[in-house]
Amino acid sequence: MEKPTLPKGTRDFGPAVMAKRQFILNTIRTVFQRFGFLPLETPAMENLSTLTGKYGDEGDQLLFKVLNSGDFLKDIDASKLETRNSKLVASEISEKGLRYDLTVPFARYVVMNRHEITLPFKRYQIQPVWRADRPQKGRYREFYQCDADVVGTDSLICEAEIVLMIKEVMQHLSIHDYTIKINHRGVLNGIAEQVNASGRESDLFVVIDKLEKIGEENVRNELSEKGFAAQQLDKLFELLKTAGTAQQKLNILSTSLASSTSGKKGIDDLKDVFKLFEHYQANSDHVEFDVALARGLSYYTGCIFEVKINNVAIGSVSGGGRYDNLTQAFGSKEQLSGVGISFGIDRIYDAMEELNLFPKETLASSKVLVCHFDDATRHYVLSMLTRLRAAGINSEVYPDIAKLKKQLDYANKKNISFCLVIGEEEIQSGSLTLKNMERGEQEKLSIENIIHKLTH
RNA sequence: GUGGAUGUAGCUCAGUUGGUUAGAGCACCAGAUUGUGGUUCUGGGGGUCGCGGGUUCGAAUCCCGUCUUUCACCCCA
Repeated sequence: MEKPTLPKGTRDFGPAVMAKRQFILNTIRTVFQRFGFLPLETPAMENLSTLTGKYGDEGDQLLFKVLNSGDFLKDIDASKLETRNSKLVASEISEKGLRYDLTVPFARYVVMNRHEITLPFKRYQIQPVWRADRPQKGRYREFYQCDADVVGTDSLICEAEIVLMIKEVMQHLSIHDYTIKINHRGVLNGIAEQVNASGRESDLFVVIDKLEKIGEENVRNELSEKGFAAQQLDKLFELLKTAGTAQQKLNILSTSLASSTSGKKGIDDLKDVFKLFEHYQANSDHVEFDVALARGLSYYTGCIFEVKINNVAIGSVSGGGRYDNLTQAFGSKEQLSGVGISFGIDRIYDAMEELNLFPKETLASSKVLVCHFDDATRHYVLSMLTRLRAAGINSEVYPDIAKLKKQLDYANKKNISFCLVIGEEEIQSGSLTLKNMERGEQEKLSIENIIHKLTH
């Protein structure tokens, strides 16, 4: 008999892990709801035509494809099969794929349901996504994203609120040392114009994004290899090295990029976002304007965000941005602008575990275990169990007749706070033994008093 | 997708130049204690040494393949 295993990059989540995951998840959901977002779920599978072409060539390769049902090779051209080139037949034997993120399915939903959606439409979505990536630390093949997006408005209030939501989530999770990086595709395009690299933006941005990680020297080398001239690179780094506070950097760049329409738009948008924080009477702590932030997904057109937890060796825990044309990819004639944020709870979990930030209460299960000694006391105990539950107290009974030691041991392992011990003596007197498992103290009380004590 | 490392009990790991019946700590089960857990003491169960092949009188140990996990690259939550 073979031992069962899990597919590469997937995991089970046992009760102890689930308690912590749900703590994160509930925090994010509560914040999303507080900002007026409504829930949406979409299928795990989408038509491949919905998914392909939205994430760039790299992204397409990472899509999990689902084989057609039935005898899927029956009608395939024999000569194509002869070539042994799976790409040739892929589109004919697979027409569905697992979702790669939540933004594209959301855009598809908006287009399909355009008639019954009131704009601006704010939705949140918490579901797993799948990527056929090679797993490593903080990178899984199945992981959860928690997205909140707004479509149908280009108001920068949405961008500002995204930052406010990130801050609120982080605060509730007790994560204090983190950075929200913000940039704008317009600024990046403006920079590309300034260094005469229009049309080669993606080549440029992918490398720029690695600046912090690999340093100026390596970025220069990679870009020269891609054919950028030393003169262009000098100009590039002059712009990238703009220093100071967010305000100062914005002011400097607004003159450096003044000749670029998209650069100017980017700077103005960012200035407005920072100004909005003031109107919200919020500060811009943790928010950093990073000219080198470039996020890979090709559909972003406006502000882009990324959140990193400091002093943890894990990638970004959240990312997002504005996209103007996503619905047009699904044949929508009107131009709907959208902006969204995505939290990766698997990475937040790993970071919190590493930083020891989980409150210990997340482990708690039932509050009370009712204990008994024999058939008769076990029968009696069931009626007490019903009363506890009716009072809203999470409680359970040890189902087998067992020594008290074993029952207390069970409660101890399950982190149950109280044991209600009921034997002949307690049934006779009506005064039941309530044992506090943490302190080891116990007292005799009526069921009414016990319920009162545990609910107040 | 490319390159490197890894795998021994549920967990963390020992295991000599290839040599008898593969060990420890923690965890688990039972007893010490017939109505009192988390401490202590005593005893116990648990391994196809990732899997498959090869070399050898003999393999956890050496070789090849494969899978898992992991690190770097690519990319990303």
